[in-house]
Amino acid sequence: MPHQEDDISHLLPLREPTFFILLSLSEGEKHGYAIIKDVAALSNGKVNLSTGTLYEALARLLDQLLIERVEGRGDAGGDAPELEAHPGRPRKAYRLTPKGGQVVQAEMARLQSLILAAKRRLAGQAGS
Amino acid sequence: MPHQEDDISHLLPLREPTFFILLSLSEGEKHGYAIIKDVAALSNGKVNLSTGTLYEALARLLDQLLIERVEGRGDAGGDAPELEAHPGRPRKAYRLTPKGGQVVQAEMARLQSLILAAKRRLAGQAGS
DNA sequence: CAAATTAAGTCGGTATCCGACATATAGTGA
DNA sequence: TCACTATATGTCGGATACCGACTTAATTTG
Repeated sequence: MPHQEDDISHLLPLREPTFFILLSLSEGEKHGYAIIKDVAALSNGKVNLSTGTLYEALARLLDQLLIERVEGRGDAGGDAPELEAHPGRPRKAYRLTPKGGQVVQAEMARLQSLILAAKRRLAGQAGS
Repeated sequence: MPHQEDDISHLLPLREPTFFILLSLSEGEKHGYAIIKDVAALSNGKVNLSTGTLYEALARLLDQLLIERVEGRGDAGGDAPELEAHPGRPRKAYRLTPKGGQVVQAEMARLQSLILAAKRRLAGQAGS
């Protein structure tokens, strides 16, 4: 098992928007606007990222090496025919790095032990 | 069921320290310093509240009516004999209000649906 | 009385979120 | 052709909560 010589624990806990962004990218690469829509669907409409939150988070996650830009599409090829046009500014796609995947897993574990501790503590007093 | 004419959802999500404080008080009334020690135990030593975090959170939670002061002990009685002495400043005990209990429950529910969504999303790609 | 322990409180710095605003590109219809 | 709409990225200022460092207070013990 390749230990990556970096301590991940100081990145936790993740705030809700950040966790959803990483979770969205764990499915596959996406560009920013697609993440916003995916997160809304993923959370049953409960989490609606503002563009401020999204693009600032993406910059931060790039900096922390939890995600990376996907090159190739955008403005690379000369006259590639498979370049499908689309409205809006040129898209920038991102993908999860291995380290990003580790962080998602670690946050999942934290969440689960949190719920476990809460259930233990809450067991014993009647609710309502 | 007594609906309390207040929308709780704008108080969520709770940050980790705040959730642990409310969880600690859901067991019974405690004073600040005791909460710090209880939360550390409750989280297997992972969450160690700084006093800044704790006392600022208590003030905020009082303001939001999620907790309340427990009167009676401290400096109320004239010369009550059951007043056990203890070192340190006069203790101030807090307890969870019904609204505070609702918030804990709502946060639990949020956490569980979060984990559910994450498991759904993560199921399908190999881990490691 | 000094030191240690328990306890509460304050403050400045920092991280993240959020809404509002700005910018850029492409398709559509009058 | 020119506005309008939808898609898409990016910036900025304000607000909130956390955190470590520091301060104050009260009691016990040597």
